[in-house]
Amino acid sequence: MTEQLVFEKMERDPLHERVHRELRAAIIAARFEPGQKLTVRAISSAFGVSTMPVRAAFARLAAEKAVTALANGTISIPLLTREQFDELIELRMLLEGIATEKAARVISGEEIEALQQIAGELHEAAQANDADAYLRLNQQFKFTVFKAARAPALEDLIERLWLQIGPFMRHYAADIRGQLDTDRYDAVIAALRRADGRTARAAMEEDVAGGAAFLKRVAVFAETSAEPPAGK
Amino acid sequence: MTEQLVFEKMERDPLHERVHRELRAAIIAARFEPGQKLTVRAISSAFGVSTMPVRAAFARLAAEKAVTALANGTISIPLLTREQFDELIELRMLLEGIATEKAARVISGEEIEALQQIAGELHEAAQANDADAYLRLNQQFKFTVFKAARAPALEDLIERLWLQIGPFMRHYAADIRGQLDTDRYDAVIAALRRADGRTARAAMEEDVAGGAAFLKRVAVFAETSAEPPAGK
DNA sequence: TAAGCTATTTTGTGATCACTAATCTAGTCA
DNA sequence: TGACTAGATTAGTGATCACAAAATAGCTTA
Repeated sequence: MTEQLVFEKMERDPLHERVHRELRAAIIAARFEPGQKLTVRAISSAFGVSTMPVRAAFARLAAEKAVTALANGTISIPLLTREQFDELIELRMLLEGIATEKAARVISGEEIEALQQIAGELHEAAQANDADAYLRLNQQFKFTVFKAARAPALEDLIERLWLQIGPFMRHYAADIRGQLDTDRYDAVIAALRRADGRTARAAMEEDVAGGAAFLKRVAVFAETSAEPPAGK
Repeated sequence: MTEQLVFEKMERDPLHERVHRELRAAIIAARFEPGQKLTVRAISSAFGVSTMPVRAAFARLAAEKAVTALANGTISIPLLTREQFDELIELRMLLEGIATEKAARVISGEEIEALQQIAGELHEAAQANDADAYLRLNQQFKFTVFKAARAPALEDLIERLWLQIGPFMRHYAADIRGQLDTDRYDAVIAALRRADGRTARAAMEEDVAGGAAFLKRVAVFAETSAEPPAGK
């Protein structure tokens, strides 16, 4: 019998996935102007690839609603109205709250360890006023909790909401000094540790609400949903 | 000044959208075997088009999780485990309930009229034991309610859940005689008419739960999530 | 100067070709 | 007879070409 050779995962990584990942990251990091139009050829030449991977990535991003497909097929960076923003926040509070409550019942010790670790780094980022790191760690913390809920479909819905609201996150970087409150993370961890779902949920909801309130003050919104997206 | 000519909407309908629409309908109607692999070339020759529109449609469907993308990029019809099914149902009850409660506050007279009309046809379909028509009308009824909630992001999440659970709906057709209860629709309409969100929500949740209970008896599930999907 | 028309460019869309890596199929050897 | 292997097939992925419609720029005209 041939010996069992265990290799690292094959790292299959097609171009269209790489393009998708990078575009997605760029959108969340708000490296595009809201309302800006993205053309296949421009992006493909920027990546140094043909149009094919970009077209595939666009199709995926549009289905995820990370970008908006105009009526004529043009892709543009989403622009949110206040109403749309409010609805997304309301849904995030609901679903993230539920996920946190679920997590409290089934989270493992290792996962709580990981949360503790991230919370420590969050504290450092807050003291250093490093908004970028703070946002990244905040996302990491939250999705560690959501993953601990063992509810993949729920996690998927939450991720979808994050994608849609992502472009607005950059407004955090504007002026956030002193706004960074890391106590809530400790509260979440403490509640999760004693399986107190109710309290953990409340803390998580408060975090979403607080962030949203800040964003609503500094973000710029669309007057009205000017050009409705195409297709169904 | 040239006279204002008003034309019907331009009906721009690219091939890849048509393919997407048809494939999506076929999946929901369960015209594919769960687990079945779909190849780009097979589908494209079946539609009589090149591979391009099919590739675009596949990318969209995969992002919508209406199909599963295997690790090597192959597209296959989703197979649900009992746990996955239960989670989707739980989320549907939650979100559809909330949407119904919202609708109760803002639904218009015309929309209630439309619901009444659909409920009438549902009654006929039930008496005729026409499962196909019943399912179609049931979907139409529900999404009329959801649309009335004026919460597009919420409606979008619900639609996503329907897409994932869609392939299982065909098991309804198996043996559903006498199971078709149209009273609930009247109850929903009555509650909506008097803006009684609580009652409307309860009736809608009951409908989801009832349908799910029936499906769990007759549907076939995957033993385990055999091959996990690729990408993120 | 501003509005309207035309020509050019750009863009999305679809088809076709090429390449590599799985996958399946025989065929062979122990 | 069963397992391994080499050849053939089929798969996804990427690039390039072609075309029509939309957007833009530039020119003309009132």
